[in-house]
Amino acid sequence: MERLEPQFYELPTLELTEKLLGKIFVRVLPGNIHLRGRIVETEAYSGTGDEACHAWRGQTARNRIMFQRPGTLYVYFTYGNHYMLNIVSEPENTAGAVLIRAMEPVEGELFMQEQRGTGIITSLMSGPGKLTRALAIDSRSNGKNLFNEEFYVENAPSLTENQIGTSTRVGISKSRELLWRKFIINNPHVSKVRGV
DNA sequence: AGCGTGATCTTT
DNA sequence: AAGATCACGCTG
Repeated sequence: MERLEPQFYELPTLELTEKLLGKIFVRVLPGNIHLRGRIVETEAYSGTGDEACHAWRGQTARNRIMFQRPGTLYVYFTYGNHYMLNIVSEPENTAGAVLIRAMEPVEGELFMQEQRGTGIITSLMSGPGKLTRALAIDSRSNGKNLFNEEFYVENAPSLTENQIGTSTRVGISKSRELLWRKFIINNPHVSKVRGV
């Protein structure tokens, strides 16, 4: 399957959040290790009206990547333990990104199991902190893009509306009302919702 | 239900 | 300089 090209990502964040579902995220590590996962859960973080978005008050040292060209990776560290993987959306100089919250392993499960310290397949990438660990992604990947031989996304058939679920976002305290989380209904790799 | 863990941001 | 917060995962 062909790779998604730069213009695919230059979309309003919420729209990209939905269009990325079902696509195959690929990381190729030295030693020709191919890690592939199907994106099954995403969230939108966008602009100045969304107080949960890192960039809602403007550009800072941490969030500057969110303003860069669409298809750039925004990776940040939180809770003293976890890296979060985002794909930048919107035209350059407009802040927005899609948080990748869960994937279904497609290739490289053995490597992922070693990274995660578990053999339970539905637990390998069923959360945003889990999937960065499974894919060995940390802040060194911040600012890289999806148009090279290390990171890219493969196209896949679009999902139909009745396959996609919508909800509020997980783990935030501001802008709780926005229905900006998208996921594949009945997919066992979608994260368990916290704090219910 | 509680806690570890550290970067970032806000307030003093 | 100090304090609060945090797009989480694990244990119990």
